[in-house]
Amino acid sequence: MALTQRDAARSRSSILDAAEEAFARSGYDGANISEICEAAEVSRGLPSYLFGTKELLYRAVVDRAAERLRERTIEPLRRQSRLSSIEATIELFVDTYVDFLASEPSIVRLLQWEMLRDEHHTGPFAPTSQLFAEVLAIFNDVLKKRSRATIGGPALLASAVALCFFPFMARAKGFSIAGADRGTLRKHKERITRLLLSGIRSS
Amino acid sequence: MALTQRDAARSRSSILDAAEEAFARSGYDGANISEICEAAEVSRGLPSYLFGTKELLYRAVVDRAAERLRERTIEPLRRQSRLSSIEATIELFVDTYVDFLASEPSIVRLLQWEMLRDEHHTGPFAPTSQLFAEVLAIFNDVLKKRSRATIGGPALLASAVALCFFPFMARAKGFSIAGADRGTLRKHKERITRLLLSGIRSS
DNA sequence: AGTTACTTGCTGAACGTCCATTCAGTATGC
DNA sequence: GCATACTGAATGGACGTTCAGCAAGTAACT
Repeated sequence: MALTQRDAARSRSSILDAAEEAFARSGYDGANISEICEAAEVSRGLPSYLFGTKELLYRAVVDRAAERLRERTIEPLRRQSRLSSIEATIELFVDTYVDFLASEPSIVRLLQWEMLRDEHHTGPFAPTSQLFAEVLAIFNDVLKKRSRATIGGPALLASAVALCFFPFMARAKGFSIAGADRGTLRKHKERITRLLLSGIRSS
Repeated sequence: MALTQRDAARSRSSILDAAEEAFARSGYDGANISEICEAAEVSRGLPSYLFGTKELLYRAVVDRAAERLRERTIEPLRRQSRLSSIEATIELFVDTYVDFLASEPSIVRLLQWEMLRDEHHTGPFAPTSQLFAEVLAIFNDVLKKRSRATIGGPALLASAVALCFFPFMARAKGFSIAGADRGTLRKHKERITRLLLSGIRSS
């Protein structure tokens, strides 16, 4: 056969793709390994062989997703933060974060499931918490330049994340922005940015 | 025995209490009926006897929770909306909604789990979607009184819910407001209200 | 070029555990 | 004595994990 068989790296990523889809759709408990094997077109035993347990497979999925999140939202922010005003920082954050959430619907769901698995957030395994902390540090840094900051870093970040994230998780019709076109996303971003900035200025 | 045995109503609500706690903590798949029986101090077979299946028990829990949500956030709003300005409506909504979320941590989690169970939101069983629609109708109604509304009802409601709800679901330290004291809650409410109102005025 | 030996990738049936559901049977109140 | 409330052991299915075994690649040696 010309088809490459026995390619461990390909098998790994194929399983990770299928597992991410399954965990995003059904959560940790709801997903089962058989359906993952079927979607990944591998045998029933391979995930255990490559990743050990279901829990370890799940962590691999979340880690890979967290890495994408970091690359596409934190890194751009970190590169610009030294020179930017708080206005520009917020604008950049909203822009990259909303684009990211729109392009990665399964990560949106993974993050939601993760928020509900509380053992992780008190325990040592808390990738999302750590990412939040990094963005917070950047926000605090930029806010310090303002002599009269009318809002704290945590409150500002919490509002920003809430306004960006929520429309992607709510599925009630009229609220969900999941699967929206470019124009709708742009208006959404503008609205959020304007609201956050008016919150900084006023008061 | 003086203790009342064989009290179907008491058994029902005792099971509902335990089930709500279990479903809120672990979700539908993660919760198991044995632990619910233990917490409710009833026999292993009683939940099935009274509610039929696990799915029906879950629906009973969600319905009861949705009823509490309606009573404490929609009803107060409905009573005042006819006479109120949009400012007063927002203030009242934020006030009652935040108080409700703070006093009902397990409903916060139930709502989060519910948002992830997508079959329900496209299917006929969607209590939360319907509640959102009711509040939206009220917002639209009040907004109509303004000749020059600078924001749509859906966008306004989405922002309000996002800002109120998110701090209760995020568990990253520095963000979570779950278990906060009265003063912190008051400041939180004031901040949100101010932000939303400045979003209406400016633009 | 062919044979051997060894490593690595992978398979799928078998196993054990967990868990929702069922139901024959018991207790209770009227 | 009859309906209602409740019990808990039995049942069967779903699912994660294990593992003996097979196949594919690689290297060394003839």
